[in-house]
Amino acid sequence: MSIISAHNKHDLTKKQSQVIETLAKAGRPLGAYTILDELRDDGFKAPLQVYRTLDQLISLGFVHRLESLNAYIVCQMETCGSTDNLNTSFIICDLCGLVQELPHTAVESAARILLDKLNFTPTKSTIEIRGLCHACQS
Amino acid sequence: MSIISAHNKHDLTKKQSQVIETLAKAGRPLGAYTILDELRDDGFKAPLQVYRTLDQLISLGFVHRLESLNAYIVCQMETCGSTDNLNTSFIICDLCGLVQELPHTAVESAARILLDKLNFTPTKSTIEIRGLCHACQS
DNA sequence: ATCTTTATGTTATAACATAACATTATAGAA
DNA sequence: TTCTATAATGTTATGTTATAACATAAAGAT
Repeated sequence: MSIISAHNKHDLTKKQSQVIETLAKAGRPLGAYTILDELRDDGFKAPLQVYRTLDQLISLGFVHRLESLNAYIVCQMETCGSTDNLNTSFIICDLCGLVQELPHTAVESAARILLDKLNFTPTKSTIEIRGLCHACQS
Repeated sequence: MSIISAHNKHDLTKKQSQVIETLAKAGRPLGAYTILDELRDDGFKAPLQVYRTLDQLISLGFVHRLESLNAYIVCQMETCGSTDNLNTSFIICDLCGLVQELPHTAVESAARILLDKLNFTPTKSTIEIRGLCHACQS
């Protein structure tokens, strides 16, 4: 698979398309076993098939894992499919379940100052901010 | 339990002391089942006893959960025991396992600007930066 | 003392993830 | 084309993390 195709949704395998479509249709984070249930009649028979496909989609930059939820969600950014998106930031509403991916430039640059001081080379950063979204604050 | 005692390690229950001592002795994050194994001969018989004690210690601000590791670590900050430490930031070395808690003021203030824009009220933020620590970069 | 509430104990099970090995597909060399 | 090596996928079993549900005991109020 070329670098170009790796950034192109059209070159996804059937399983990859199935998983990403399931996630996109849900519009919210799904657990691996939920995805498996959705796709049991369409060729998925074991958890590992889902986990492997998710890993591939994560590597391709189309899907992110939410560590604090043990769940997976489609990338919401313009740059979706970029393989250097090792930094993901989310706000997660604990009431309605809304998950919104954040442009992380500001937060990231603040973090970088700290990391430089500590001589720490980041490979993947996870920022998950739980709370109440605008709509749920009433 | 008064507000003062909640901030004072001396008022921990026996189980709380046992768990926090186990974590402190380890000097690294431990999973709940590892803690259980350590304390099996000292009154802990089931996972739930560990999870409940961990939850208490987390509420008291003495222990943090590392979401990306499914593991727990003692608070490393001066303000350890503060019950308003809902924001935790860590660097985690993927090679040697070092975990260092960060003062998160800079990162947090950057995040706050974004959150204000989005009208999102954070209740708990998780920042976990994986990578290579100073010692492991050679 | 009795009742109520809260905490803790205990068993069972749910939810999440990977090890280990078999099979199939794919790409390159002869 | 056929062989071989490598990588990808299928499948079974199991490991790991976490909680539900209910029983028992402890602490406080009247």
